[in-house]
Amino acid sequence: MSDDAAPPPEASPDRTLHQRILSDIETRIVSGDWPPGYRLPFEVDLARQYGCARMTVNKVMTQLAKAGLVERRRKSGTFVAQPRAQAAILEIHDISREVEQTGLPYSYAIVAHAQHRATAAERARLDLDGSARVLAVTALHRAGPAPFCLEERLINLAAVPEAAQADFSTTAPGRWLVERVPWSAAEHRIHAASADASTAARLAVQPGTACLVVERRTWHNGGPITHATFTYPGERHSLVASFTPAGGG
Amino acid sequence: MSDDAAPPPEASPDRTLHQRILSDIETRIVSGDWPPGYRLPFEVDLARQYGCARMTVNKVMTQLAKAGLVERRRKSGTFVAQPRAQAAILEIHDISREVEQTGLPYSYAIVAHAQHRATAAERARLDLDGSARVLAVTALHRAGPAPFCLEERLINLAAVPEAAQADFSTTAPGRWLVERVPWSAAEHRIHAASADASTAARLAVQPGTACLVVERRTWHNGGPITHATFTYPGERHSLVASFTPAGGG
DNA sequence: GCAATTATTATGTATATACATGATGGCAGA
DNA sequence: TCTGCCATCATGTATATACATAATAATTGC
Repeated sequence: MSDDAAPPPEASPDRTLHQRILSDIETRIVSGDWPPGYRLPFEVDLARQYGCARMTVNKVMTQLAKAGLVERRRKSGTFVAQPRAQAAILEIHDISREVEQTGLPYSYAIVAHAQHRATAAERARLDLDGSARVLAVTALHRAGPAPFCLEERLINLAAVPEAAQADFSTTAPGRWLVERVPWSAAEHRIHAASADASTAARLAVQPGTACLVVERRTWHNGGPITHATFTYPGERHSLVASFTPAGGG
Repeated sequence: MSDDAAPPPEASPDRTLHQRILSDIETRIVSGDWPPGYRLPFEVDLARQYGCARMTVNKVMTQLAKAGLVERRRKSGTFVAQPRAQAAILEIHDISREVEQTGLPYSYAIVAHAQHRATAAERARLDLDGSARVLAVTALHRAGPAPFCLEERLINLAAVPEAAQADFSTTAPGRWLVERVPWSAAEHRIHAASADASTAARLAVQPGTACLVVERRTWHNGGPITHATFTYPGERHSLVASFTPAGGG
């Protein structure tokens, strides 16, 4: 544990001072050089060591604290935080982009398209009460000739009335919505499920095949916008969530 | 679209100016009031409108840009970003905590525990080359009497030699590692799989049952530390990833 | 009329300064 | 000895200022 951390001998190549200090401290923490609970040097001391103003160090500390790497207490100082829940970042892409990354051509087709008053099950999925009208769209996304993903989407027509007139034969409902409707919060729920008969038929797999299911719910100012269920057949598909301490800075 | 955004009439209750400006702008963006591509007022103008220094506005913009809500171009100004990949945050907790949230008592048992030279498959899982020694541990986590999750873990003994002597009968290997070994990067891979005969037997489900599988790989300074496969039986389990624009600031 | 140069502009980084805030510790008084 | 007040210290927020940088606009030179 190098207590009196001197600024690295090498001159910085092209990074800003902020970045250099950030990655320095981050390195010392993730390397275990500064273990959880360790009190790091005071801001003024770090500033002197780096030959910079306290403000510069302060901004770095603010960022590290927001990333959860350190904990700050007034008068006491700044401490390396105890490792808690790992907050991994899960990048959720457009399906067409997902498909194109496999190298195969992307296509999709509408399987079903109807609007009606929401059933009890649909109200539960959309987090709605009362009797609102919804638009239900089922679409099959393909990678080359093979089914890639089945999308079952529910759109709250009270929140997005113009969806009733939308033409989803050329633009997928997901893309149509993201380009048009603002949203302020989203939640994704990921689980495994066995394909039932109709899902299996549409995805061209044996009934009972294990599928990865991603449910996405989107809100805007408290009101529900849409709920989509994406069913990926088989064991090929995987989501990737990665993690790096303070975001690279 | 309110072009000349005046500062809200109400006096701020208890929030800092930084927070107020941040949430103001965030609200205007997620509400669609300022649509993608819209150029927001210059920093100096916003500063005048809020009656503060440019630095204050600048810091807010830096944060919004890092969150991906705006895009900044020198000389041109700051623009509302096109919505791209949604980076949802997936909180990965300790399994004992996951179980305790269900209200059932947590317990676990070691099913297998062996150390040997890594096989080709194990080298692939751990991202190792050459012939390194590994520790293979299989543990069953239970919620009440029922199996909750099967953990199949591989530890790189070159990176963590003290794991060879560790007693995993009282502390689960995941907890043991997190308390002892620093790591600087992690990757999670999530997919669905049908339970094979031995997995099904251990999890007390029918063979072929759809399971959610989370693979976690951890590195430290470029070297692999551990690889763990968590198999959750059936359709009950789900991971939740949530998203809010700029983290509330 | 077109390319090269220069000026302007808005963001980007860093500084020095000021005062607020909230623990902590010590000191005084009963 | 215990309580309450106050000085101190380290972080927290904000300011005014300065100069760097990059992209656009204007102007010059040929």
